[in-house]
Amino acid sequence: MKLTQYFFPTLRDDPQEAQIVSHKLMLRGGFITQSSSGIYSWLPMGLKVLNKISDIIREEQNKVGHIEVLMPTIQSSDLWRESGRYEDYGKEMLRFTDRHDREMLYGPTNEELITDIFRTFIKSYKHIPLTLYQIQWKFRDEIRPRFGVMRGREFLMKDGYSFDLDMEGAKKSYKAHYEAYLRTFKRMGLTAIPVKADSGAIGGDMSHEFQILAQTGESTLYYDSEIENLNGQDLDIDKLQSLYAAAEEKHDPSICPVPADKLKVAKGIEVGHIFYFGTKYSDPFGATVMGSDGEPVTVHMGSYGIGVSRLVAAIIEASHDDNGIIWPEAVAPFKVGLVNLKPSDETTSALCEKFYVSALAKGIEILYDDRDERAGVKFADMDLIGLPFQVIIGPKGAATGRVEIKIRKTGERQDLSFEDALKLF
RNA sequence: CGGGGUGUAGCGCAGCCUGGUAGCGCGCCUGCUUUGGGAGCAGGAUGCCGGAGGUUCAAAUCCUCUCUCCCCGACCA
Repeated sequence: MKLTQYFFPTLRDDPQEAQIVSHKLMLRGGFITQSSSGIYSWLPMGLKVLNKISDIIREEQNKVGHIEVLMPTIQSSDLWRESGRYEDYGKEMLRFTDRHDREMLYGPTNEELITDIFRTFIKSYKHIPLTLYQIQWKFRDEIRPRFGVMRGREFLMKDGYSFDLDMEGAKKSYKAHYEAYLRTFKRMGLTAIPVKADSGAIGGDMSHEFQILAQTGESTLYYDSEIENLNGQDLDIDKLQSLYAAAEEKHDPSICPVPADKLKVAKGIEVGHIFYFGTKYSDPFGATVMGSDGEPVTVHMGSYGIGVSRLVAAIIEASHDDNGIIWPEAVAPFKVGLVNLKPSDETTSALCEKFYVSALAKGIEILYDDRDERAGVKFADMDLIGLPFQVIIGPKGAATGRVEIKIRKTGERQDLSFEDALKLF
């Protein structure tokens, strides 16, 4: 993509409404723009990141056999009355009526709908276990939206729902999600800490939140400092699972097995939440399947969420410096940013064009800054939007066919021949 | 929902107290000079001063109502 032909509305100043770094950088980098409180438009670069995150989630879900569906955002109140949540869910649920005065709502979650689909079509134990998931916009009318897409009212969420014959099966589904989630976050360059969480009415150990450590996080975590040593290495799920980690509401100092000097307290951003809730919905909905003995069995369910749009902000919180965002390669809107330091210089522009075309031919996602701007502007914008690699070509290098590579994360620079530079990607 | 703030050009802000018909920086447009870390000079465009009502000869400015957005507390991916 050439910048002169792209939609790239960066800002030099921090908009005053932004408080935390991810929000500031997302606005300044032209990733999002606010439409109303807690509701955002995703601009081209932001959308690219959002889609990359969605794709990773999708791949990891599909890999473990979960099936994607897409349910409506607008739901009728009927099913919610059936589960009793129409009354229980407070003002967070956006309700309205259609032209026939029927009560409708914009879904904050989809347990009712998915259970309804399940009971309609699945009648035999032979067709489960089954996990259906979707990546879909949700709306929760938060009392106080804040921090940009971190706590928006409209947000993109991956929500999955498992159906099993019994609790043992449900535990397996739960474990599959637990592991898939860890792999998913790891692929995004994040170290997610699974912490025991409040599972609501059901209780037990079957609820975990996945937290990203960040000073601006809204959750407080207590965990064994040993967990920090697991960073970066190959995922050792058994080890991770054996270590203590709990959300504030589940942490009881009197029974905590971790000695005080090894116990860490930190802030985290909740990017995922999984829980098992048994027959909470299948019971009132009559979601049963015929067992092998010919007796109907009420299915055991779990639900599993990932905050997709929140992840965009969470990744930035976890990966940035004073100059801007540092995208992990897997979610970067482009892999390479090509900076033409002097578009008016023919040799320079010719070399840039050649690099651009060669990169495209290799299937490299490249953003070419061909604007007639000063070098400083381009460097600043490139650092701001945080592409992993910068290829810088100016008149001096171009004269001898040399290009400069800058690694955004480390700031490290290398002077390379055109061919060697291209080979890097 | 309670408490506090805010709204003036695309962004950041001044002007409001003490009414006289809107300004600064950045950005944007034109030209020239510049050109390896957010350029210089010269010219130019852009505003229902959040909205409605009122006071007044005259309102961005004073009064009333209303809306928006942000911050501090209880819910959540």
